[in-house]
Amino acid sequence: MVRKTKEDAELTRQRIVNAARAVFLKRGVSKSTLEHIATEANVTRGAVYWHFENKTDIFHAIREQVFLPLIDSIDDTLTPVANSNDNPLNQIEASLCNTINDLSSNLEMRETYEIIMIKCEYVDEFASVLHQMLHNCSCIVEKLEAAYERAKAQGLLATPLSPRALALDTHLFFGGLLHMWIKDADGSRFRYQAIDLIKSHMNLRRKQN
Amino acid sequence: MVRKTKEDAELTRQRIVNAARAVFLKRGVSKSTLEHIATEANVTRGAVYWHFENKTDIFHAIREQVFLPLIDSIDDTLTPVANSNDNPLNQIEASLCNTINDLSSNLEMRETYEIIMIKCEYVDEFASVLHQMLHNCSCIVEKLEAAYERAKAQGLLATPLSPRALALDTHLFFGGLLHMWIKDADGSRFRYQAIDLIKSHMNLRRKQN
DNA sequence: TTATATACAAACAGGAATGTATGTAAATGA
DNA sequence: TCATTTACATACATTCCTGTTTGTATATAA
Repeated sequence: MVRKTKEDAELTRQRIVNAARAVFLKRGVSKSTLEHIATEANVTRGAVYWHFENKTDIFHAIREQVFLPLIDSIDDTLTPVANSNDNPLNQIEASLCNTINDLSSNLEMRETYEIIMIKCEYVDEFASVLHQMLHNCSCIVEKLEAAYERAKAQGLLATPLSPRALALDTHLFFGGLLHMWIKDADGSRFRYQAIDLIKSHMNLRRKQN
Repeated sequence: MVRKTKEDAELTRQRIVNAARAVFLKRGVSKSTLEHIATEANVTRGAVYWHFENKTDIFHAIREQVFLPLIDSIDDTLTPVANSNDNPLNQIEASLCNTINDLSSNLEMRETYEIIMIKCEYVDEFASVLHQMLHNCSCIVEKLEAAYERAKAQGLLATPLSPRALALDTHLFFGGLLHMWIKDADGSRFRYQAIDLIKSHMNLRRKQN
């Protein structure tokens, strides 16, 4: 059983990606070998080299499978709806909570995050990934700033701080939360209260009426 | 020139540690070889194996050299001074700013942080490091909570949020800031405004008088 | 002064991982 | 139907890293 149909081939490719995610998670990216991945996927290294150039290539495939949809999702929840009079602070809160809920319910996403955050060394070819992540951060901060700007215009803010400062504070808070959420694998420290932490964070800047 | 005096030996040991830091930073921990480290330190692998068991052992040496003093420093600035009537919110702010200033001025510390955050994969023997870091986090959160408790007692807080919630929010904010500070190697995005971000964060919870 | 332990250097042995080259049966297109 | 890709499996060559062992000149202690 050698030559497969196109659909079969695409299926093996996906099997390799899934196998790689499991192997990366277990052994870290650097110590993962193409042999490990091939074995986990029930193929030989030949198949892996057919579908991918090398390990880095597989890493990018894993990453894109999770991050491209994620960025879209964040964009969606934060983009102002033209004819909506919904509270922008609620939008921010919902966006953050959505991401946490996605992480909770989506194993693939959770594992990918874990690999990217604590199972990968950002050197050489991987350094570019860091730059991409920083760029994405800038975009998110801008969305947050715009939302806080709208909140300010609507008189919803309890603080004289600039929308920019609020956006950065929220972004850093959420970055820290994501890291802790991932590192707190047994869930005893941060995972269980993540949503509450987000709500507290947002309440801190809501004007009480 | 073989057998050295005890002082000479200690000096080579330190040279190896410094060399390892440089090599880890450049190539990531996993891809760093004892040969790389030995060459950088102008010794042979024989010397490295004499002073350390293996690569992990060197990693721990690097880590302890920076983290043990750091934890002490944080403890110092956050611990309540008995006869002091200093504003606890100022104490928190000073503690966070101190850490950032240390990072700015201390190359060794900065490089070590970078290695720990983005040049190391937390698998196998390194997984325990994560647990230690989580434990340290808990301790810091407790110190923060106590400080916010004092601030509340003194009526300094602008929010009805619990000291615990404030402590966690600050901790996550600062964790995120540290990550961004390190990743933002060229300093264009976060480094230059880190102190301002801390001040904004703290102002958000200061009662205006 | 001499025996011993120290602080390494140098040599050795072994496994492992990577990339490539080659083989091959079956799907696909003309 | 037949030539050509395709989708892999297998085999090969090479490089690299690790841990250990052995050798040795010299501090150091007795």
